[in-house]
Amino acid sequence: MTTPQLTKNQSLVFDVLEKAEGPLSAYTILDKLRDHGFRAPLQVYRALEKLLEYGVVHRLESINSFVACAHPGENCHSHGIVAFAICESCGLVMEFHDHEVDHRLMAWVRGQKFKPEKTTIEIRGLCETCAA
Amino acid sequence: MTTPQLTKNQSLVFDVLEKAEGPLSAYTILDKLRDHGFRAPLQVYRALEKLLEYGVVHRLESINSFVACAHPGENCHSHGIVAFAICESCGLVMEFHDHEVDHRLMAWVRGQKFKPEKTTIEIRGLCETCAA
DNA sequence: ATTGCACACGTTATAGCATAACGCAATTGA
DNA sequence: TCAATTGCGTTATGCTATAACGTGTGCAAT
Ligand SMILES: [Zn+2]
Ligand SMILES: [Zn+2]
Ligand SMILES: [Zn+2]
Ligand SMILES: [Zn+2]
Repeated sequence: MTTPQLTKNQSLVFDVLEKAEGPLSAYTILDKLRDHGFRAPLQVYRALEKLLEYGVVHRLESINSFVACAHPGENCHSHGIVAFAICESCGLVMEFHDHEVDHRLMAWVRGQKFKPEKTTIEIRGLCETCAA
Repeated sequence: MTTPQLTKNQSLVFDVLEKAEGPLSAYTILDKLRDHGFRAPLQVYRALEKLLEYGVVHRLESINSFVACAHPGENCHSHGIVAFAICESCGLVMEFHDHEVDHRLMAWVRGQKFKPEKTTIEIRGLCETCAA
């Protein structure tokens, strides 16, 4: 799927996420955009919904937050399962893909005749800097 | 870690989860325990906190819900990373472990000098019955 | 026995995350 | 022109989780 031209609100939300140091909650995004006219959570959630659909933003389920995709240009959806390592101290997020992990998980679901729709892999811990 | 004797509230919460067909939210558990004197969310969350610590209950991050561990008796914490397949139609949860997946993920974090604390793997989709 | 501590518990209030439901305006394409 | 779609704004509401305070009980050190 190709990414269509972003609307004004979508661009604003995406820019905030891209410039952020780490993952942001929807309400944090809202606060950062009040000067641009944002007043209600739905303005953020509606933009996020589209950005997630386009694959340019990811949702971190374990911390109820959102990050810009680390692979601008490419279509992240086509790389298989996306995995994240999230530093609980500084908020650093590392995004990666591992085809062998994908393969193992998909082999398992095939064995169960389970039909996967969306897979979450999130490793919370401490990044190299924070663990030192 | 061995599981200590559960307190009254912990037992009530655990029993509700064990008898449930699928994962339950904290507030659903609360509702099911009103007849037993539960009045406030904290009574549930405090019990869940301990049950999670003992490893007899798991939290499904992607759906803000809780399930009893599928491996009664054993200590689930010692089996490495726990993975879940969650049917979005009927709520069925399948819990499994895959050492090869663990190995790949841990190899990756080692390469990044990332120190993992807690890893989430959750596959949402449709179970065999619901997909048919 | 008294003191001090740890722990479970109860209650009220509050914080944080997400969506429902309504209406309006601009766009598009029959 | 008309209908359908999409984005947007607003208000209200619902769901998820924790803060802060106080109570009572059991148990160990003094
Ligand atoms: Zn990505
Ligand atoms: Zn860090
Ligand atoms: Zn388990
Ligand atoms: Zn099902």
